[in-house]
Amino acid sequence: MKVKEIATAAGVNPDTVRFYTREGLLRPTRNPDNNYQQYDAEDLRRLRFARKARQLGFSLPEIRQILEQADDHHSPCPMVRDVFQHRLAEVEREISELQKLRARMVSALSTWQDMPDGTPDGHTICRLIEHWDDPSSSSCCEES
Amino acid sequence: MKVKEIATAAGVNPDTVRFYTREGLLRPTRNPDNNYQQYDAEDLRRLRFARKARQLGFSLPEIRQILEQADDHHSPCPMVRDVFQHRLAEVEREISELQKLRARMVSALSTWQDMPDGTPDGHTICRLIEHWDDPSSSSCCEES
DNA sequence: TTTGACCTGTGAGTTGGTCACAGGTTTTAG
DNA sequence: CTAAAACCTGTGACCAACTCACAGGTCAAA
Repeated sequence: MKVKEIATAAGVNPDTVRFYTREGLLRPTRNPDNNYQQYDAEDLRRLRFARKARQLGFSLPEIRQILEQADDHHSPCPMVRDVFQHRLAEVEREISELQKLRARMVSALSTWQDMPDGTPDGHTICRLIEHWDDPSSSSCCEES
Repeated sequence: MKVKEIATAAGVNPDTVRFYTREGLLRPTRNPDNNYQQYDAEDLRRLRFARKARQLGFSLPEIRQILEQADDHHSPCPMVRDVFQHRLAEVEREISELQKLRARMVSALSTWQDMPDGTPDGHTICRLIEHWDDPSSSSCCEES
């Protein structure tokens, strides 16, 4: 298979195939006649695997690690389960952060309905945002 | 105020101040003696405003636009409300996507409890991910 | 044979910063 | 007074995960 063929088969951009190849996730051989990349069924499996893993939130280094473990005939599944658990926790954290943000936005919008627009006068830029009450600046830890 | 002073006052990295200055969000004057940037109270307001707006999900170009409108003595608030509404819808979309993902992850984890790990055999890399059922590849629209 | 579709590698752009570096200035301590 | 520490300057690289552009080579069909 050439680049566009494997890309079409996996439903991705050919540039993504080239990128994954540069990153070492795919290992095509070379056609000595024209120097073209030659992908096989195994590469297609790896590519499909990589895309599914990406949708699950695995990073490219994680995916490469999994593939390398598989190459060495070590089962990557326990590692996958481990990373997966972490990813699930992260997703749940993201959800809760976004829900908090949403709640603040909804309440801000209802507050703003009663506020005048107000042309900037040199002391204020937009009351809507300046009067936004920011919970993260009061309660959260600072970085070093 | 010098860079580090305004950065400390706003609780941001000095490099962020320099970056925002390069991006045109802050307009310090120059001290002709030593060529240092000089920020005033207005810059601090702008910086704090920008940070709050960033937390609300406004992009830097959007923030610059708001600040420019304020500079021209046009009230940016209606525009802010508009972008804000869009941002709220986006946040809600993100939440719903993440909740769908979470549901799939939870169900996958329970399925995986009954699956053997399986060492890769040349046909499979990790059943855990390869048997992941991907809803987005069947139902969703393709990009051009 | 020429056009068009594909291939190659390299490098830049995306977002919002952060960090590194080399050299100049100012402040502080001894 | 001087030396070191802390600050300033601009420029450019780096992060993730691609995507796109470009210049030049290859190959298939009309």
